[in-house]
Amino acid sequence: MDNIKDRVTIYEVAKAAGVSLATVSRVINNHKNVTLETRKKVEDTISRLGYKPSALAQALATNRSTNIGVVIPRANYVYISNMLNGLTEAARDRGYMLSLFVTSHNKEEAIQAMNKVITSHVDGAIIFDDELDVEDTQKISSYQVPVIAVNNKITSDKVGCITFGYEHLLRDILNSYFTSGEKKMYFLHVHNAGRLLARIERSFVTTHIDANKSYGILSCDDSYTKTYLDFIEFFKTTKSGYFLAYRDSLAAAIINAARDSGLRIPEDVEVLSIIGTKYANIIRPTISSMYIDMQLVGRKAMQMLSDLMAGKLSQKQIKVESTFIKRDTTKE
Amino acid sequence: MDNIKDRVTIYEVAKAAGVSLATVSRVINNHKNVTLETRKKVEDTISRLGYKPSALAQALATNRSTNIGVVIPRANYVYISNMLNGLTEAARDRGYMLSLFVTSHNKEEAIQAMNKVITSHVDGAIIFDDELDVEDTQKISSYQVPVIAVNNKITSDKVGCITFGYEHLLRDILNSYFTSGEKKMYFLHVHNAGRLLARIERSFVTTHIDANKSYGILSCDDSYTKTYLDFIEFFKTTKSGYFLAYRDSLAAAIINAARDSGLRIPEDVEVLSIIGTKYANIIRPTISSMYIDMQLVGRKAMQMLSDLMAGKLSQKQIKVESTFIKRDTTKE
DNA sequence: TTGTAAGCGTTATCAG
DNA sequence: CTGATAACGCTTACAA
Repeated sequence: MDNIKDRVTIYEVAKAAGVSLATVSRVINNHKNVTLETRKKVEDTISRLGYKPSALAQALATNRSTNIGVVIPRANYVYISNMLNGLTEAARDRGYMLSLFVTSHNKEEAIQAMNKVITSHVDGAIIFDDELDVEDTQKISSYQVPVIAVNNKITSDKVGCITFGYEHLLRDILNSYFTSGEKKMYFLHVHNAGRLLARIERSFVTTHIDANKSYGILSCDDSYTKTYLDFIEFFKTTKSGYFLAYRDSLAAAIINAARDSGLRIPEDVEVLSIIGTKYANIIRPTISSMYIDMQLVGRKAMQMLSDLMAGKLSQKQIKVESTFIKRDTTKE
Repeated sequence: MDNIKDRVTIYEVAKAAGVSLATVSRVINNHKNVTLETRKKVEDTISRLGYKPSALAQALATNRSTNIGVVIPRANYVYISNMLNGLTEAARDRGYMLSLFVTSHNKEEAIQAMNKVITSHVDGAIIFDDELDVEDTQKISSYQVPVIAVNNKITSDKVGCITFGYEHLLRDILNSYFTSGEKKMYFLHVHNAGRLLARIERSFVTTHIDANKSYGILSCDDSYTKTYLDFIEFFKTTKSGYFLAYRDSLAAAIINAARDSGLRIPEDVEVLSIIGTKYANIIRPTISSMYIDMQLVGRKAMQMLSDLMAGKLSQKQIKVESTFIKRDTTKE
C-alpha cells in the first residue's frame, strides 16, 4: 500500500520554515553560506515536523547511493557469516549501507543476483560467490560498478580481488605427512560445494600423484548428521585414515563417528578441517585446521572497495594465506 | 567518482528504438497494450544496449523500493546468522532485497540505525535488537513503515511482533529439577547481552526465590576462551553445580573446563545451553539445550511483514516457544 | 497502441 | 546568503 506516502518532504519543511527548498537542502547537507539564524529556524522545523531526507531521492540526484552490494552464497556457514561480520563493521565505519544478495550454488541464480546488483544502483559491490566465472564478474564492471571479488582471481580497471592461499599450504602439509605419516589420506568430496573446495581437492590429488601415493576420495553430504552416519558405516570396515574435511562440522562428524566406533584419535584416525573456525578449538578433541581469518577478509575487502571507489587502490590483488593450526586430531 | 554515470537510460533506449519513454517503460514492466512488434523491437535494443533500469528511479517514481530493512545486533552469533538466513530465503522468494543495519549493544547506535532505516526508504523493516525499547520501535512506525519486531512485545496498526517463549519452559525445567536434582544452580550473567538474556535471568531468579532455593549468579565474558579460563579457576574450589549458559560456546567452555578439572559430566557438573544451535549436538558430550529454530523465525518474520505490508496480517503477535532438548550434559 | 507531460524528493547551477 | 529552476531516471494518467 501507500506505506511511504504522506512522508514529510523537503518542500513542506521549506514552506513551514518560510524559506526555499535550496536553503533546506543546504542545511541538511551542512553547506556553509547559511546564516546561523536561518539554519536554526530550518533545523527547528525539521525536528518539529520529523523530517527525514529520502535517501532514494538523494541518490538519484547525486548519483551516489552510499550502498554497497554484497553477494554471498546462501549457505549458512560460520566462515561466511564471519566475513559478513567483517564487512558490516568496515561498512559502518565508512558510512555505507549493505544490500544483501544471496545465491544458491547454482550459476543461473548467481547471474540473476549480478543483474540485481547492477539495477540496484549500488556504489560498489563485493562478490563472494563460488560459481561465478571471471567473465560474469567482468560483466558487472562493464556497468562501471567497482567490484572486489573474493576468492576469484580477476582484476581490471574497476575490479580488484582477494584470493585465498590454500594450495601451497596443503601441499606442504601433505608432503610433510608423506615423510612421517603412514595412513592413507582421504578427501571428503562435497558435491556442489563450489570452486574453492574443488581447487583444494585438485591440489590434494595432484600432490598425491606427484608423490606417487595412493589416496581416497569420499563423497559426502554437506550435513553433520548425514556424514556422521556415513562414517559410522565406513568405520565398520576401515579402521584408520587421515581425513580432510571441508568444514569443522564435517570434521566433527568424522571424529565423533570414529570415537563411537572405538577408534582412537589421532592414533587410528587423523582429521584436518580445511576451513577452520573458532569451533575447531571448542570441539574436543580440538581439531587441527587450516585457518583464514574471514572477518579480517571482510574488513579488508571493504577497505579495498572503498579505495577502489576513490580511485586510489594501489594493490588490486591481494592473497590471504591460510595457516596451519595443529591441534589434537593430527599427530603433527 | 562518477561510477554510475554514463549508464544507459530509458531515454536512450527509447531514442535508439524509435519509440517513446512510455513505451519502453511499458515493455520493461510487462504491461499489455504493446504490439508484439514494438515489444520485440524494444527488447532487442534493450539487450543490444545492455540497458538495466535504475531501481532507484523506479522506487522514487512508484513509492515502493522492494527493499526491506533488517536491523540485527552486530554480534556474530550462530543463532543470529541462522535468523538472517531464514530472512534472506523468504525475502528472495518474495522478490525483496535486504538492507542490513547492524547495531552494537548500545542504545544510541540502535536509534541511529532506526533513523537510517527511515531515511533509506525501505518498504518495511524487521527489527531484532535487544536494546530498543517499545517507544523506539513505535517511532519508526510513525513514519508509516510496517515493522515486525522480533523479541519485543509490541503491536499497533503497522507493527507486528514475534516473541520468544523461554520463561515458562525454564520455570518448568527448574521446578522439575528442584524435585529430583540436588546441585546448586548457577546462572551465567553476561554483561550487556541484551534484554532477552536479562529476562531469562530474571525468570531464573524468581523461580528460585519462589521455591525458596539458593542459587548463584556468575558474571562472565561473552567469549569462549575467557570463560574457559575463568571456570578452570572456578572448579579449583567448587566441584559441582548445574550451570545455565547463554550460548553453546559458553556452555562448551564450562564443559571443557569441568572435564579438564577432572570433574564428570553430568555426575558432578550439569550444563544447560539456553540458546541452543546445531553445535549443541556436535560437541561432545552433547549439550542439553533450549531450542528455537531461528531460521524458521526469520522466515516467519518475513512472511508476517509481507502480510502486514499487504494489509492482511491477521495475527499481529505470535509467540515461538522454545523446546527443551535433553542431551548428555544434564541428567534429565 | 502509442506519445506527451507531470510528478517522485532531492541536489546543484545560476541569478539576484 | 538565498531563491528559482533544471536535472536525476523512471512511472503513469491523459491525450491522441
